[in-house]
Amino acid sequence: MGEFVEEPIYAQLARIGKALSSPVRLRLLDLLDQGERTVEQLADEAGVTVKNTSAQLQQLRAANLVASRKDGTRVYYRLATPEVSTFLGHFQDFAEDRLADLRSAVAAHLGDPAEMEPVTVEQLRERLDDPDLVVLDIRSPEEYAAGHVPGAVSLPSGELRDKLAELPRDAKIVAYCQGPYCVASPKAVQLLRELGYDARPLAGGFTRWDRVGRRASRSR
Amino acid sequence: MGEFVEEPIYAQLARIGKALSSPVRLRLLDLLDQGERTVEQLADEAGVTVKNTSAQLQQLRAANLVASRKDGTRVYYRLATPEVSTFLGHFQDFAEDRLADLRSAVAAHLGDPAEMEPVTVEQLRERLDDPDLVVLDIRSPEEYAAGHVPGAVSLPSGELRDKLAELPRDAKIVAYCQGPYCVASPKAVQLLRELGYDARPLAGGFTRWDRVGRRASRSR
DNA sequence: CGGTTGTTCTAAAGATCTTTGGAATATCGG
DNA sequence: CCGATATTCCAAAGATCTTTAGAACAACCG
Repeated sequence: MGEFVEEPIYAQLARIGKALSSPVRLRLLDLLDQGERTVEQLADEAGVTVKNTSAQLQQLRAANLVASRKDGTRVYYRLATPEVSTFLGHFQDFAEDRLADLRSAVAAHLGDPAEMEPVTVEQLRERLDDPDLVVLDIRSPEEYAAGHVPGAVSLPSGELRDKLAELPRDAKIVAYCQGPYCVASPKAVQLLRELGYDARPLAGGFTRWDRVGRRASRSR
Repeated sequence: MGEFVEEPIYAQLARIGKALSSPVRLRLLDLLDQGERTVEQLADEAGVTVKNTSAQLQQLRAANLVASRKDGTRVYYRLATPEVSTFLGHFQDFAEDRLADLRSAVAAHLGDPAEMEPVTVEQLRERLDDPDLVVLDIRSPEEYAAGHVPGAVSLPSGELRDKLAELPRDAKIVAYCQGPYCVASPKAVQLLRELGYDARPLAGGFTRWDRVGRRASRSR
């Protein structure tokens, strides 16, 4: 440990950057942000092999982002300090911000996204038990299975047209996909509106829902 | 542009992480954080070829971190938005925080770093024109050439013992190296103290000096 | 217009990172 | 102590990224 303490500064920064440069590691960090897990649990939830998970965790440990404790035959990993969690929030917010620029280019094809009157996470929460409200999850069944807004109906974008008939005419629809820059839900909203439905997208997508939810449950 | 808007979320985050995973790109971002530059200037200051600089800039542009404008035959690059600058600050602070953990392990070999009574950047500034003060730059000549504390004497760690004779016995010495987790300056301070000098390290090293200085000049 | 300069594009070589298979380690339960 | 389980270590194959060389572009200058 510590052999690289004398490295040039940018190499040291790059070490942290590298840790954040792999989708698998980011997934693992996100899971660990939700709480301590064993290697096997992480592998399972992230959808990669145990060996690979272990290898990636070694890298995260080398960057000092995670820590572990051993209990019997299992090893439990967690984020090294609360600062890591805070930074991950900054990082994700920043990534969203950067990608939002790209999204605005996409939005030009769809018209102004503000015209869709997106519903905020807070607004959705308050209306969650309104019986006329239908929440559509426009993501893959896998993503849905991994976590979704309570009461949401899974409806992968490819199946939207087929399953339209099942929607009550007078339903108030809120559709979401993964992130704020995902275009599946705005597209769905556009289609639904053309067909006369009262449909709106969820601002920030599932990512924001999830983040807001986690913050709330942590501060309790 | 925008073909990857439907990519899985972690791949999108990884795109930003990748941009931060190369020492060259981090150097370029840091230079751009100081102001607009042409490709050639950047190549020069970062110490890499123009072609490579251009290639790396394309990647930074793909991650939406930098923007450019063309003026005659030159292309001027800059950070895409102020948010990028803010985030780079977070990123560097976070990296320091993480690497400080490693440093504390190193510090165990050197004794408690707090015992060395590090001088803060602010304190050093105020004392900069004290004639009894000697500021030692314990980095490579190249790093010194790229920028140093005004009035500092370049003294690479290998030459410390040889050049000791040149130091006035009653000098008040402040030594610094690159970052807060660099151990060259604490080592030098330890040696100097053993020899009876009044020596202290600079808290945060040159990195912090530089960052504080840039913030100040920007807010003016 | 033709030469020059600054930059980018394309392709390929070199370097690094990711992932996997097989063996090793450590702990628990019998 | 032996077998089973969870994880890590090691080494190699596969994938990706970085860097360079050479050609192409584009804007200026004479």
